[in-house]
Amino acid sequence: MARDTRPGKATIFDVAEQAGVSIKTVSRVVNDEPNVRQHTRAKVLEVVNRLRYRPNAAARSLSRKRSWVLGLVYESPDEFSYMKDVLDGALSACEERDYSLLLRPLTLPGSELPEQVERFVTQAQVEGVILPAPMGDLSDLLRVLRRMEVPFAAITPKAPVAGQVNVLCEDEAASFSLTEFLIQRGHRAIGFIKGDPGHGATDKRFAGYRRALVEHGIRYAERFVRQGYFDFDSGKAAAAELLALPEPPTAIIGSNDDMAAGVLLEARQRSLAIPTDLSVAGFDDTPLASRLWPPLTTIRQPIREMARTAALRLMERLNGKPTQPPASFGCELVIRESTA
Amino acid sequence: MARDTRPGKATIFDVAEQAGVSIKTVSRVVNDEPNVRQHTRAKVLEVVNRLRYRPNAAARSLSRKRSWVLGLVYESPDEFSYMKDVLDGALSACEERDYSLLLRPLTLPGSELPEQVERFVTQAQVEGVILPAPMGDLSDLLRVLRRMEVPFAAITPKAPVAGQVNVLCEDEAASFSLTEFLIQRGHRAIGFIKGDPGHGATDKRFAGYRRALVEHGIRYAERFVRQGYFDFDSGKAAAAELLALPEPPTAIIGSNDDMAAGVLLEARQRSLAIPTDLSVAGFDDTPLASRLWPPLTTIRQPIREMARTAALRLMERLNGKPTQPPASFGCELVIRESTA
DNA sequence: GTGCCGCTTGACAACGCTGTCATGCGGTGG
DNA sequence: CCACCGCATGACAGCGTTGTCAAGCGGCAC
Repeated sequence: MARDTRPGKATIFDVAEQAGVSIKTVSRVVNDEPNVRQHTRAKVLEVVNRLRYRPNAAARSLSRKRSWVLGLVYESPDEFSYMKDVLDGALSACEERDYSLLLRPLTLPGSELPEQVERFVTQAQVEGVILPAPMGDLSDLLRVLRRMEVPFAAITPKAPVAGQVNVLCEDEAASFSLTEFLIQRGHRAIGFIKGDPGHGATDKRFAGYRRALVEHGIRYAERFVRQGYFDFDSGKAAAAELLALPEPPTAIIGSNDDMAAGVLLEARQRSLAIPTDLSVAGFDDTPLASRLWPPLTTIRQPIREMARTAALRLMERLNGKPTQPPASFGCELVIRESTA
Repeated sequence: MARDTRPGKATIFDVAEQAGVSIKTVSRVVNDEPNVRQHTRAKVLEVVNRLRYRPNAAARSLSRKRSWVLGLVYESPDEFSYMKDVLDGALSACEERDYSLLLRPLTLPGSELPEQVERFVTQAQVEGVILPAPMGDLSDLLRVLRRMEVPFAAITPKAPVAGQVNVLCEDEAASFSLTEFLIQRGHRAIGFIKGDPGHGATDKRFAGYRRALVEHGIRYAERFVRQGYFDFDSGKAAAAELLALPEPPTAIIGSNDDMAAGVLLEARQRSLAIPTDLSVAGFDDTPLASRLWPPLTTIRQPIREMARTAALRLMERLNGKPTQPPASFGCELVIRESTA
C-alpha cells in the first residue's frame, strides 16, 4: 500500500505540502468553505490544478457519511422510450449536481421485490430513490423504503405519496383534450384502450376520455373500452375486439403509443385505411409515433423534465429542504396524420 | 458523529463484539477468506444476519483502493433500442458480480469529449469503461483512457483495440446472408443505405452486401448505394433518392431498423406497396421492426449477450486476468413480411 | 523434551477525507 | 495596557474497512 504517485492520483496531503498549508485548509478550499484568505485560496487552487487533484470519493463518503448516489428503480419494458427520457432527465440532474445515478431494473410482479430493493439500497449506499411509474404505486416497495428511511421521488403515482417528492402531469386534462379533438373532428364512436391497471396514468387517462364524452353529450359505452397493458400485443388484441364489434368505433385511442401501434397493425391486417376508415391516437409521443404509417396523433409529455425535477427535488430533500407540494407538468396535443 | 444505531447500519465492530471475536475475523468471514475455523465462521455469520450487517462500501473502497464501479459511455440516440440492450446486458453482469454501473451519455461530435470522460472517470473513480459503438472508434477517447490507465471494453469497434477487451459480431456474414436471401428471392437491383461512417458495423455490413452481389454474379452499382447515419430521417432521405432513380431498386436494405423504417415511410408516401413493389430489410431486430407495417425482415444480433460479455471480461481484466482474444457472436436472419 | 510448522486469531496502522476544537493574530473598546 | 472578539489556520481524531505482522496453540519429527 505504498503511496500511489501516478499523475491525477494526488491526495490532499500532496496538495497541502506543495501549497505550504495544512490538509484542512486544502479541504476548505476544495469545498468552498468560508474563512480562507484570498491569497491562500489562490495558492491552493493553483496546486490543485497543477497536480490535477480530485478528492477521493470513497474517503469523502466515509467521512461525511453520505454517498451522493441516487437510485433509479424501474420496470424494463420492451418499448423503452419512456424510460429513456426518464433516464436522460435523471442523469442530467445528477451530472449537474455531482451526484451519481445507479440503475436497478426490476421485473413485475415480484414477490422478492422488497429484498431486491433493500439489497440495492444498502449495497450501494443509495441515499434516495427515483420511482418512475408504476413503481410509485407498489406499496411493498414504498414500505421498504420508508422502513430504511430512504427518501424517494415518485413520478406520476396514482396519488401523491405523503411526505415524499411527487411529480405529476396533467394526464386527465391531456386525455380530455385528445378525446375532445376527435369529437370535434366528428367522431362519436370512440374506442379506448386502457393501460396497465397498476399505473397511475391509466385511471387518469380513462377519466379524461369519459369526461370529454360526457361534456359533449355523448353517451359513454362500455363496449368501446378494453383493458390493455401498455404493450404492443395487448393493444393489437384490444383493437381486434373493438373492430369486430357489430358497429365498430370510428376512432380508437390507445393509452400509449405502443398500444396505438398495435391498433394500427390490426387495422392494416383488416385492410382498414387509416385515417379514412379509422382514426388512431396514442400517448407519449415516442419516436415510434413518428415512424409509423401514418404518423400518430399523440400526447407529448415532458418526461425528461419531469424526471429532472424529480431528481433535483430529491436532492434538495436530501440536503435538508422541507417537502414541497407535488410538481405538475402540462402536456401537449401533437396532431399528425393518423386522425381525420 | 455519534454512532448510528439504526437497524441495518451495524458496523464491523458491532458484529465483532456480539460474536466475541476481533473485527479482523469478521472481515475474514465476510470476505470468504480462508483460515477461519468452521465454528467461528458460523457464529459470525449468525450475528451478521441478525444485525443485518452490510459492509460499508465507501470504507471498503477506501481501504482496498478499488471502487467496483464500471462506466458506460454512450451516444444517446433517439431510437434507444440498441442502447437498451447494451444497458440490460451490462447491468445483469454488474449485478451478478456486485459491481456498480455508472452511465455517461455523450453528444457527438464532441471536442470536449476527452475532458468529459476524464471528469467522469476520476469523479466516480470508475475502474473500467464499456464502450458500445461507435465509442470504440474515437481515438481521442481511447487516448484519454489509456493515459489514465483505465481498461475498457469495446463493443463492435472497427478493428479490435490492442490490449483491451473486444466484443465483435459477424456483421459481414450477417449482411451477406441477408443480401443473399434477397437475391434468392429474385432481386437483382438491391439498394443499400450505409450507416454512420463512424461505426464499425457500417463498413462490415456494406462489405457483406457487396460480397453477396459479387458471389452471385451481380454487378455492384454505386448508384444503388447511399450514405445514411443510422437514423430515421437519413434513411427516409436516402430512400427518396433511390426511389427517384430512372430504374429504382426492387429491394432496399437499411443498415439498421430505424433507417429501414424511414424507407418504409418514404415508400408509403410514394404509394408503393410493400413488399409487392419494394422489399425492405433492416438490421438489429429492434421492437420497432415488429411494430411497423409490414413487419421488417431484419438481422437479430445478441446485443444483450455481447454487452454482458464485455462487462464480464472487463471485470476479469480488472481482477488481473490477462487479455483474451476478441469474443465474437453470430447473428440470425429474421424473415418477416417486408420482403418478397 | 525441543524445535519447527501451519493454522487461527488479534492488535494496529493505513486508506483519504472532514469535523471539532485549539491556537495565533490583529483590531477594538474600555 | 488589558480583555475580548472574530478571522484564519492547523493538529488530531474519527469515519469503517482491509493489509501486515506477530502471537498463541497444537501436532509432529527428531
